Amino acid sequence: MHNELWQRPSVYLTVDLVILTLRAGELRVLLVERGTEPHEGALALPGGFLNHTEEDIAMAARRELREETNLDLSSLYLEQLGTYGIPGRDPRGRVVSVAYLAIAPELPDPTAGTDAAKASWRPAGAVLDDRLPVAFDHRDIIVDGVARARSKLEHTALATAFCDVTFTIAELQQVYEAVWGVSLDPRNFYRKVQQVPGFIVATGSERRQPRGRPARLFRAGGQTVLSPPLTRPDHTDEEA
Amino acid sequence: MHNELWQRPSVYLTVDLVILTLRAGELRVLLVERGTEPHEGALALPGGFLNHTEEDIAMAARRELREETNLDLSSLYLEQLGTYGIPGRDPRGRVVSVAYLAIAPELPDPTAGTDAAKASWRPAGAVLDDRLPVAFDHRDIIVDGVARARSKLEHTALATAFCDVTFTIAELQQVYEAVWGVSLDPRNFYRKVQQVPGFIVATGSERRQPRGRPARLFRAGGQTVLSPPLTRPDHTDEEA
DNA sequence: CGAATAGTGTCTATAAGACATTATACT
DNA sequence: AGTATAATGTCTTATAGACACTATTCG
Repeated sequence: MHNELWQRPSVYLTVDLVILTLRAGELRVLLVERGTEPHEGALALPGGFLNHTEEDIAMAARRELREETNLDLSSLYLEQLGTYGIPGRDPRGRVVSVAYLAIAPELPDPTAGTDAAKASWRPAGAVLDDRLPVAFDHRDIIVDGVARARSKLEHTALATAFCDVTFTIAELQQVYEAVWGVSLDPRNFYRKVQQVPGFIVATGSERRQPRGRPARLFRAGGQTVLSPPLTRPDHTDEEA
Repeated sequence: MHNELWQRPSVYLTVDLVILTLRAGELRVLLVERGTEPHEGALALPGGFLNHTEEDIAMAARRELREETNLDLSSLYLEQLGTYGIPGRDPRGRVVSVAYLAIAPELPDPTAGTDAAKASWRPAGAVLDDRLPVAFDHRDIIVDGVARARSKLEHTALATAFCDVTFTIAELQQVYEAVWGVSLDPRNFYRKVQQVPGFIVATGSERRQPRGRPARLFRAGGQTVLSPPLTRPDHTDEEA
């Protein structure tokens, strides 16, 4: 099989996951406390090496998602984010990591007493601000992941991936506000998201709140690209 | 160095380049005729293996760009596109390829008699339509590259990377028309691009054409993200 | 002058943003 | 009734798209 490749350089391949969710109205990222060197005890993205040479990369990402977290995979959004391979990023050798971005609805804390016991949801803002240090080049990866999510919120239906199967428009608005870090007018938001064809569809049922008028429930409309897009209030920052 | 990695699976890493340009008002991609097996004689993206285990991936992309083509690297746009690693994509073994997207202004044909003699600019549309077959999974990569370029034209200044240092607004419009595959109103386009702050700036000089009024020359304004974006006429197709 | 291309002006339909108002629940 | 939240309506201003017109070159 490897007949003609005998003198080519090879690298070790890992998969890292940037799993974003909303908790307490705040954007959070799943981090695990490392149990082995290097960076033992430090926080890092969940991930790991390919299981064997023939394992597919996307499959490995789904496997890690299952192993390192107790999340329900079925309805989880997953896309490739980028590949990080600067020499020296891992002291053990030439390790190249393919990062994936996953979006999860609000879920219970990772169950204690399992493989995922050392996993916890940390504020993404703290990592971006460098108040919460993370191992390897994982801050770079998280920066890219959050930027990707912010951008995709504008012209795709990614926001629905942060929500449960059914959700209210107010909940959807919280997603936009938390990820973009802005506050939006509820009336204009309500009108806007409804007039984007295929973005969300009403289920017909309602959700009763502790107080106030019950809210109509919606679910994702199946359309992935939004036109017109939801424009984000001026952002004199970051890339595309 | 590799002390703890001895039993991890490793993969061979290559870099592939999707180099796009405009020729004869048409979007084209640089393809090379393969000189060795597998797929000898077939068309494929320029690219190749890492030189040595410690070579940086982005550096390898630039090196391949230099080696396989005679392009002037200085003013060339380059970004990572994605990583393609499905087992079986390369019959020689587990080869994972990191694809890069490059955008070049209109240039002379790759010089005959050099390393790049077997390289030629092929219509991207023919590859997308499957009229022009390419080796490996390179069609998938080209599809993703063109989609990325189409999308980035909307909200970044990527279009200027298709142009020379100075260009006319009509030339810039040709970029949008060729990449998007639409035709645009010159008057509205002219007004629109000029009112996006930092997109293009007038140089003060003009270019005399064979006939007609001389056109003002512009250069890229340094702004990478466009707000407001240039909206593409309805596209009931592809992803984001 | 006429042809060709560049650049400007104007009008209209539509969308965005600010904000008032009505509706429906709970205590 | 009073309060809290959801949903709808209205107004103003900005933008998008269609298209008429003026400007500058060449032959």
